[in-house]
Order: sequence, then structure tokens, then C-alpha cells
Amino acid sequence: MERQYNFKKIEPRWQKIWAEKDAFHVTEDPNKEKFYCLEMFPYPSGKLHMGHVRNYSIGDVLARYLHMNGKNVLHPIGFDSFGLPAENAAIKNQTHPAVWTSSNIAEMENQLRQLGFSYDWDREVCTYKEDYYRWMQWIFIQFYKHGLAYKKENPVNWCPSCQTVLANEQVVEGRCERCGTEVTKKSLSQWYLKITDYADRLLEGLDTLPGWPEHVKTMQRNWIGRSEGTEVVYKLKGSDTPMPVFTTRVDTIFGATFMVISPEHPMVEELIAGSPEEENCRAYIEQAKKQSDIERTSTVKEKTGAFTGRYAINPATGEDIPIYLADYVLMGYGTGIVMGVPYGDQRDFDFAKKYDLPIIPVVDPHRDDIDINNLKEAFSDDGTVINSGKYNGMDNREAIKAMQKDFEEAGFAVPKVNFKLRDWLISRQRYWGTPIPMINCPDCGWVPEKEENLPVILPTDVEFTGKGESPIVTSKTFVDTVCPCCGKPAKREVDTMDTFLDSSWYELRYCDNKNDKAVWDREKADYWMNVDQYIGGVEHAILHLMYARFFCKFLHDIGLTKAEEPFQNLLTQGMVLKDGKKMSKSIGNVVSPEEIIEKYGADTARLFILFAAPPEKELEWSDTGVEGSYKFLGRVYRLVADMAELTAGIPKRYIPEGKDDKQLAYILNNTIKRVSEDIQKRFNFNTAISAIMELVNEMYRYKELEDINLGLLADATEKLVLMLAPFVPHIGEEMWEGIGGEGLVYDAKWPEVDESMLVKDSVEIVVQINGKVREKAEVPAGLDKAGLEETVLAMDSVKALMEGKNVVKVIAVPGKLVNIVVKG
RNA sequence: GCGGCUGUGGUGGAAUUGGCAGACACGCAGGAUUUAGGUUCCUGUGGGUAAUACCGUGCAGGUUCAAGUCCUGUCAGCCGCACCA
Repeated sequence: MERQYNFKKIEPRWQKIWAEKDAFHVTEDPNKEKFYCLEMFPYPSGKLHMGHVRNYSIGDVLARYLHMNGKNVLHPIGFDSFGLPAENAAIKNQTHPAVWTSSNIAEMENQLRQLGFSYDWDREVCTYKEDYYRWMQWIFIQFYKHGLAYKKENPVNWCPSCQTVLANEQVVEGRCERCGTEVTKKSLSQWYLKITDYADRLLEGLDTLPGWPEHVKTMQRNWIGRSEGTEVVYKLKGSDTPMPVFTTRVDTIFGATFMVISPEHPMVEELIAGSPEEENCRAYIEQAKKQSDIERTSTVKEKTGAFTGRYAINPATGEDIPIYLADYVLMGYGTGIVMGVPYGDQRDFDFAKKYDLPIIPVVDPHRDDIDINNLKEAFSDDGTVINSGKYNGMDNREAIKAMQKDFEEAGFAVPKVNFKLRDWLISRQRYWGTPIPMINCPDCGWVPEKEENLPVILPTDVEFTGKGESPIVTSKTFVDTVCPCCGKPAKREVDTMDTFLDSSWYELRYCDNKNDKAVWDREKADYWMNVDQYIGGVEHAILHLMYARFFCKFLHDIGLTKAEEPFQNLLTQGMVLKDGKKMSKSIGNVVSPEEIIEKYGADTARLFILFAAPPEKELEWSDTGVEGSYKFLGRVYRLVADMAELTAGIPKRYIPEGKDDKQLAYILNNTIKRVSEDIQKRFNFNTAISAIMELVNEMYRYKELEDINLGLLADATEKLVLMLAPFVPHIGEEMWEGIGGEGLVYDAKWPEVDESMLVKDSVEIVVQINGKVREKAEVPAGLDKAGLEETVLAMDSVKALMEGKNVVKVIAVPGKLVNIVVKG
């Protein structure tokens, strides 16, 4: 074994050997326990960035560690390769998106191989390829057949820059998530997936996922936004037209002094037609329509509205209340109509103040600091019901139940659950995506393409102008077809699917990626699913992770998988920062993985990124830190090279004799214990690596001693190499070969802890006086409380400290400390 | 506004169950090797002091023999949602 660590020679060599041996290939094996380790697949933007390196290094350590522990590990990779950037590049360079995409994929595959990740490349999936999107289309048709895909004309979020619609989830603060352009509204006929049918199950499913970070589950819960309440039907005065409202606080209904309806509500026309306030209202509606979401939400506090001139009858009191238009009521939530209770709701309170509407106190908080007849802000907490007829004096939470019961019997209310979650708009007016396999027939309406005709191939004869509707309309061959139902001429849907669909089931396709008869074989999928560990950025906490859960539940329901949740455990990795900021081209603080690999090698890059911070935390990039990791690898390499020479042919059996032998044996076995626990239980790779560093330091110390046990050193060296291998696989293989290890270190067995080496004769305990450390003492291990107390109090040094003081109390914790509480 | 997370040396971070705060590294200082620089190896390194004492985990309280860890309040930063009735 050379003494000089030469990563430029080592790394390509082992990458070649792994490829030749097909070392990372896995198949289903019912006799072995499986482990499905998955990292979020990348978008092929061109080159890997440090976030990728971090994500995939974390996954690779786990995959390799579990493989060494005898698990049958599925560790696949692929590319989420449909999407806008390819199309923009096509417009700019006049190349086909497929050309841009495939060359980027080739480059990124190459980089992933250079980093030594243990992927089963045979299972690679690329979402832009026919053998993938064919099944995407097939799944869409299943949604359609089960009544979960529908087309509807609706005002939608429109990005004028991307020239396409966006899902609610893709609008961030009124702007396009992707390009930051202000989003406008446009009325379009679009395909939706009925994710709202799964709202409750998506919520309940979160409780079955203890292995998910709490904050991610909270985000999803908030997004789904379940709220329990009551739907109460008011009637329009002068007609019997019902006006249902949704409220979570039916107990405040006696305080409803007005009603508010969203200006977009279809009923508005009936309300204002012929009203003396008609003109006013039309002006208000026009103005509301013109406002973008940004304007509408930026003026959060200031409420606006217009009186319709009409009244509704409060079914609880029989009283008339005025009906207003106001844009603070959203058409998309509840019924689009709200009962205005200024006493109990801050928004209604603001509105009532502005339009001088009465405020009736209906819940008494019994608090001195609140004057219920002269509120400064709405009171929305609990208390005793007042001014509410027969409900007076009840606890308001009880009143909710009582009123729900009474009102339901009276026939004007029902308990109701509402969600913030909206159906998922999946049509995109873009080219580079999966064609929606639907056909519009003048006689039969929308009909899915026959399954045996799939895939509906994305045409290549299109023009990329970047304007208007989907570029697919420019295809001469695509649009015209025949109806699968009646055979008459019909037209194909030209929109493509949101790329989030592609990534909502890829974990299942990895289980059987080459299947051309079915989306996958159920038996294979059931062997591998669920994903035991999923790793990726927290930015996908809502969108991707909820869509994938939705898909999985649906696919479960139609009998395609036993899994009800796709990802059993989730690790959200922190961002990679430089100078406290996210790496970005515009700031110019990007460190490319390429230059690091070139300068220090892949192993150093991996080691540093795992050592610098625990995986969930943000990671501050440090050039000197990288240097340090590189030096450590050199230090280990020299140590192992020396050991290979020194202990060649020495059996790895030993009996530790002296103090130093015992110490090294103890540290060695303790390190194995710590590293195993840190990897598997805590994902704290940073502390796992520091434990290994401590072992290396100890071995350096030990080998310079006079009377050393070579069997012990040989054993320590072997185990050191085994423990390092998952983190730094290339140097791991090289050192394994150097010390005469059999086969690949990748396939070697993870070292076991010899518990007998962890038994100590004596332990150091701390002696505290009044909680301050005053003394340390070496006592026999296993000494009990009483013995410990006795031993410590008998010590001369302790006696000296106690001189002239009275012992009040002694607390003895075996193996840890003795605290003597004294007075005087 | 609501919800969540995080505050520890010059820096990244450790302390897993309330039990020696600062493991491991970076940086810095000194020494050895070297013609020199680099590399490598060793030593030191929270503040404070001659040395002790003492002070130290954002801040202010509290519980406890004992608090970075538990409780109450508060400040700062980050993230998510945001007129959801």
C-alpha cells in the first residue's frame, strides 16, 4: 500500500471496479430484510450543486451502512426531467427540449458516479421518457375512471411570464413560485384532480408517521386546514332564496348584525339587480375584479365593501340584517357568504366599525380588563353566553353543541367540516410535460384514450415561440384524432400535466422500472414499499410530499400497492450556505462540487459535508473546513498504510493486558457503538465522524508506545476502515484492499461491539460540594449508592474540604457523582 | 396576526436520560522536523487571575442537592401560512 493518499488515482479506479462488478445491483429477496433508502431525485438543470451533494451523501451513508448490516437495500436514482427550463432553453437556443435534457442528464449521471454514490443504475427512471410517461398517462386515466379527474372552467392563477396556469400551491405571496412574476386571474377550462376527497385521510395519515419531523406535519395540517363548524341557512328577505353560511362559532349567531357575500359569488347578480344600490355594487365588483391577489392581500387591514340594499333573515332571531359585498370574503372557501359577528371576529369587527354596524356582546369573558360594551378589538375567546335568548348562561362551547342540535332539528343548520385544501389544478399550457391523454369528441364529450394506445406521444413537430397557448397546437399530427368511443373525428387535449404529477409516484416505479406490461408488478412493489427513509429538502414539505401521499393513497385504494403512505420516515436536510447566505449565482457565492472534487476528491467533499453540521441543520460552507477533512483522510491513510505493514500476517486476536491495551480496546468498541447509534438512530453523522477521529488519535498515541499488542492494532485498523467506508467509500475500498480485506468493503460486514471490552474496573466520579465540582475520584465500577457515599466521605481530600462544616445531605449517583450539601 | 424552529468560545459544532459546559474540528499561538515555505508531528487555547477564587449556554425570573437541558415571561433571527369565517 502506498503511503501517499492519491485520490485522483484511487477514486476513478474504484468507480470502475464497482461498475464492472455491478456492485450496487439489487433484486427482491424474500429471505432478506429489505430497506428502501430514497433521496429526492434531481431536476436535470445541468450540474449538481452542493445541496445535491449533501442530500445524496446522507442517503449514501445510510444505504451503505445498512447494506453492511445485512439489509437488502434499494437505493435508486432518476431524473425529474419534464419542466419549464428545458422549454425555455429550447426557445433560446432553438434546440429541442429533449436534447437539452438528455445532455444535462448525462452530465449529472457522470457527476453522481464521480461522487461514488451506491445507486442501482439499472433502476434509473427519467420522467420524460415514453416508458415512464406512458404509465403517468395510465395513472391519470385511472383517476379519471374513478371520478377523481375532471375538467372545469374556473378563474385560475395565470403567470403572464411563464404563459401558463399555476396550482394554488405554486403561487407564493401572489407571485409565480418559479419566476416571481405577479400572478393574474384568468378564466380557463382546466383539468383538476380531486385531492379534496382525500383531505381527511391525508390528515389522519400524518398521525401514522412518527418518523416525520413535527414541523413538516404541522405545515401539512395547516395547509389542509380542517375546521369543524356549522352550516346555517339564512333566507333572503322578500324571497325564499337560501343563503348558507359556514361558521365555526354558531354560539355567536345572536350577535350576527350583518351578512357579507363575496363579490364573485354567482348569487350577487340576483341580489343587486334592481336594487337602489345596484350602480354602487357594480362599481365595487369591477374594482374588486381588477385587483390582483397582491393588491388584495397587501391591504390586509383596510376592509372595503358595498351595501347591496337587500336584507337576510337571521334564522335564530328572526331579525333582518343588511347584506354587504366585501372582498374579504373568499369565494373559494366555505359557501362564499359569511355571517358578520363583529363582537367575536376581528374582520367583522373592523368592517362593522367602518360601516357603523351594531356590535352585540354575546359571550361574557368575566374579565375586568375587558369592557364588553365598548370593545377595542373583537373578543373571540370562550366565556358565558349572553344576549342569546334561551342559551343565556351556558358555557359557549356547550352552546355550540346545543344550538347545532336545536337548529338542525329546526331544519336550518347542519354540522359541517371545511377544508382550506383546494382541488389540484394540473393542466399546463406547456409543451415539455406528459400529454394529458384525453380526447374531446363532439358527440361523446371528453373521453380517455384507450389504454392499449398509450402512450399518447409528445409530438416533435412543434414550434417554440414562448407565447400564448400550448406549443402542441402547432403540431400537424397531434391534435386531430378519432374518438375512442364512437370513432368519429375528435380532438386531443393539448395541455400537458403539471410536473408534480411525475414525481408523485416515482418511488413506486423504481420497484419495477422496466415493466412494459403494467405500471409495476404488485408483488415487487409490496416487497419494497414503503420507503423506509426518504431524504430531501424541506422546501418540498407541502407540495411534493402531499401530492405523493395523495397518489399513494389512491393507488392503494385501486389495489396497486399495499402501502398507504409512501414515505415511512422523512429527513429534511438543511440548506448549504456560504457566508450565511444561500448559494446563488446572483450573489456569486456558489462553490461548485466539480471544483471541490477536482481539488480534494469526492471523499473529502462527502466527509466535510457530513462532518460540518447535523443533516437537518443549515450548513455553512468553509474552505478551511474542507482542507481539514482532506488532511484527516491523509492522516488516516498514512496510519492504515503503516498498520498494513506493521501488522501484516498478524492474527486479529488479542487479550488486552496493560492499561493502554485496555484503553484502546475500550475506545475501539465504544467507537463502534457510538458510530452505529449515530448513523442509525440519530442520523448524526457529524458526531459519528468525530468519534472515528478520536479513535484515530488514540491509535496514533498507542502505536508509539513501547509494549504494543499488534493483534489489537490489526483489529482496530480493520474496524476503523470498515467504519469509515460508508462515509468515504473510495479510500475505504483502497485501505480495505491495503490491509488484505476480502472482496469489496462495500459487501463487508459492519463491525460488532465486543461488550466485554466496555466493562471497566473503575470509573471516575465527580465530587461536588453544594453543586460545585471540587474533587474527582477513581472508584470501583458498580459501586452502589451507599458504598459510593462512604468511599467519598472517607477520602482525605474531601475531609479537608469539609473541615468545620456540617453535612446537611449527600446525593450519590453511582457511576456519575457525589454531591455533598453543607452548611456553615 | 397565527403556527413552527433556532439562539452555546474567534468559527462550525458537542453535551442522547436534569449530573464535570465547550467533545471533535477549523482558526490562532508556541515548539519539533525542514536551507526556507508548505507538509507532517507535538503542546496550548471560553473569560478572568501570578495562581486561586470567581464569572460564563440571547435576556429576566422560577423549580431542584444539581439547569444549556424542566417551567413562566421576554428579546432577536429564520421558516411556513396568512382576510380560511
